[in-house]
Amino acid sequence: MNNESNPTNQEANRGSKNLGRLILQLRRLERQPHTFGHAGKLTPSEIHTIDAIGYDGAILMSELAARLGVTKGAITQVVDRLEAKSLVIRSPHPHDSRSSIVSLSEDGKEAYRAHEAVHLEFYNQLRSQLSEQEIKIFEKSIEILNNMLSK
Amino acid sequence: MNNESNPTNQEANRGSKNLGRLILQLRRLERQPHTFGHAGKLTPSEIHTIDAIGYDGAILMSELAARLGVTKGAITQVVDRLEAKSLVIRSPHPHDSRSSIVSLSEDGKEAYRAHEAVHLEFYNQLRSQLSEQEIKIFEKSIEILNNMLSK
DNA sequence: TGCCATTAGTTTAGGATCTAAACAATAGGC
DNA sequence: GCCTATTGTTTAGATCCTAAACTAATGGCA
Repeated sequence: MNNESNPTNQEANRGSKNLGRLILQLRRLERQPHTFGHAGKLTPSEIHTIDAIGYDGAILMSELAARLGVTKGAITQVVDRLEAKSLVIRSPHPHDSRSSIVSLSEDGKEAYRAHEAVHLEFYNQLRSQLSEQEIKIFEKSIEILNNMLSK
Repeated sequence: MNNESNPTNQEANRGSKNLGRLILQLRRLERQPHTFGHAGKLTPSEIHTIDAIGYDGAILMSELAARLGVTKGAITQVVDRLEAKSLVIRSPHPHDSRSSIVSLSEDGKEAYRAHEAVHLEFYNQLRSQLSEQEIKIFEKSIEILNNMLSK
């Protein structure tokens, strides 16, 4: 049986292609540095790390690695860079001298806020083009995708 | 006015966060090589390039660069690698000796098919968890996102 | 108490990916 | 024929990541 002759398969094909195009766009976006606050240009890794630490966060290096899905070595390197830019602070763990706790400096918090604002604005721009009900369905789809990809 | 006290903002915030999580997952996925057909492991760039050439495609290097949103130099490098793996073929342009035309070899076509099948299977898995109508809305959302990002 | 496996984080070498800029060669209008 | 634009390549360097070897501290347990 020819795969393209089935109308349901045709539809799946088109949808799959559109999803592919979206991934390409995100790839392009995720390549270039952007300015957030007056912290200067931040690379994608840097801003993702700031985001993962969180505004009020105090997180271990290893937790950060798990959250971002990279090795501890990768975290050491990006946190080194962020510390050199005075965006994050490494503090000693009170009860375990092997650990260090990472948190945002004031400038880091400003970058966090600015990045969050960009995301929110983007998301609101999407929402403005959908009805109440459509947004709910979109969010449900995103959650399904998240579940599918987390396995 | 506090941004978090508004229920509409709260909802946008949660949705925006979920979208952020999806981007993180895609980032992780887009980092590691995968096997398609018996072409051996292909890096993300390699498979994206094969995808952009297309199954029956004959495309100029510069068109490929435009389609993938990278510089011509980047394309030269990845096509060099794909040619060394015998997955693509460079042919001279009949009327313009500056240009070269890139197309898929038989092994390249096999990798293309295998990759396409993975995408389709993934998309069908998503579709199986949504109603007919929900899929339509999801696809509409993806198209809106594509439009927003292409600017 | 002292041993030792586990855990936290760092270092290093190297691979993948990309860009910017300089470059060579051809094309095509005037 | 000249000159500018275009095609593709080369090269150096930045970013981002991994794997593996390493240091140091923890904590269970004999």
